[in-house]
Amino acid sequence: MERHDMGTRRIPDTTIRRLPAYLRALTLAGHDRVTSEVLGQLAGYTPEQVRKDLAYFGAFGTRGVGYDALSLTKEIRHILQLDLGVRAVVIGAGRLGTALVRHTDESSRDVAIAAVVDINPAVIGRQLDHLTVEPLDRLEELVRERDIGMGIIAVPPQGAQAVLDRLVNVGVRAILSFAPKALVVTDPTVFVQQIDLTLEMQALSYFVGTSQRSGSS
Amino acid sequence: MERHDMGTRRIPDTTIRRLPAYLRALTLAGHDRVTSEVLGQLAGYTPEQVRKDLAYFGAFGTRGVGYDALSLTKEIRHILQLDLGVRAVVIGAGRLGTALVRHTDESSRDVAIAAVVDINPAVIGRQLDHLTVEPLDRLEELVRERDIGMGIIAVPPQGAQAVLDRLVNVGVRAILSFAPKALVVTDPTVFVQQIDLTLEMQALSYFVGTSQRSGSS
DNA sequence: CTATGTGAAGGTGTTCACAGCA
DNA sequence: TGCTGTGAACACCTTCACATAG
Repeated sequence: MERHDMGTRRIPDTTIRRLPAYLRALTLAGHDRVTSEVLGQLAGYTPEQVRKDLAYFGAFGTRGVGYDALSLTKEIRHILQLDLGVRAVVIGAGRLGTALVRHTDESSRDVAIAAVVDINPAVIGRQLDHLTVEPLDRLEELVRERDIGMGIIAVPPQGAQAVLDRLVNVGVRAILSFAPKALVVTDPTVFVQQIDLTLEMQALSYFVGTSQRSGSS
Repeated sequence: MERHDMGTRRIPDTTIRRLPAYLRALTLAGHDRVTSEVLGQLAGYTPEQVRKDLAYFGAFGTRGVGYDALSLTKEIRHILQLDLGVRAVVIGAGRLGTALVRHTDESSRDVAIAAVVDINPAVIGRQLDHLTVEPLDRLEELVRERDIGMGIIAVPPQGAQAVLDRLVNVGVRAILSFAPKALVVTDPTVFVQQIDLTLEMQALSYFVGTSQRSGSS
């Protein structure tokens, strides 16, 4: 019996990362009943994988029938804490940061961007949709005031580690970084997901000639 | 030079994905000699991991000493085919596509954006740095004319699969997709890397409360 | 008779520990 | 001596196969 909710085995990260895909698949299915086969098809995984992933959290399906789309959606949203309305702060209102704010605003109402900050006086005060770019100095203040639980780092490499440290210090436990730099986290209660576009494209270059199978984020 | 002929061990994707990080670490190190320890430190991996990854491609180091930064850089660049000057096309000149073009232009001269296309007449003809947004119709033409080996998909979900198929048909083997949709590839010689920001953030939401360790892309 | 839930088997990548060489 | 290169042990996921329940 491991730590985590009572009775649960340790959940693989890989499982967590697939849950949002199932969530999307459920909306695509449309039907009120879905099998692991259909769900897998739509999400891009095998039926066995779907069943095993879901089974980590409970027996949500009905044998011989499948899953109820509505209640399964609720379950997954609950597991991912999406039903709590997560709020995020974007640090860095440059090209990428701006695109992220607008992108997120349009496509994902599950994770709301609740604040945008930047260090550059020239962009502070600028309006991004419904948000005003705030000074980086106010980061901690904003996190507390607006009950922010997620940080999205979109600053140049030299400032990234400092921003990460500040986020961790003020209690943010889920961080997504687009900074082109390897960030270090010591605190084991903090989860940092790094997406490095430069690295990603350089790796892709390997497959330009003769190549192999496909992968996902 | 070592060639991976018949007896070729298969190279793990995970190894390929770490090579660009080593490349960056080498530039950060500055010294002409680097140990796997330093390299690992800078790239965010263990020394053993570094050595094992590099050993897949040959014995680049000197026992008791370490690696020569310059020649190791050359080797890795060669493995990733970065020394061939990869050219990419960006499909979709919306917020994300635009940000990608400019971002890449600034930070990674190893993979050059050689064309940008869009389906929307309102943005076709617009200038993005040194590139003009071309009509989507010209995709195949452009890929051939400009010897493009990589595709970057930044279009809405409904158009993504069609774009992918067209890229594959015209011979592009390395594809990066930001479309919020699971894409299907049958051709085993094609490598598709999918980065889905919505999914990424929803997964991150799981870690907002009490959490675990850190991960990378 | 169907589709889930799950122990067992299999595969893949990482860590360990040390042999090998400068 | 010091650090690389690597088989072997290990941990982690995925796939398989089937018992299980509606």
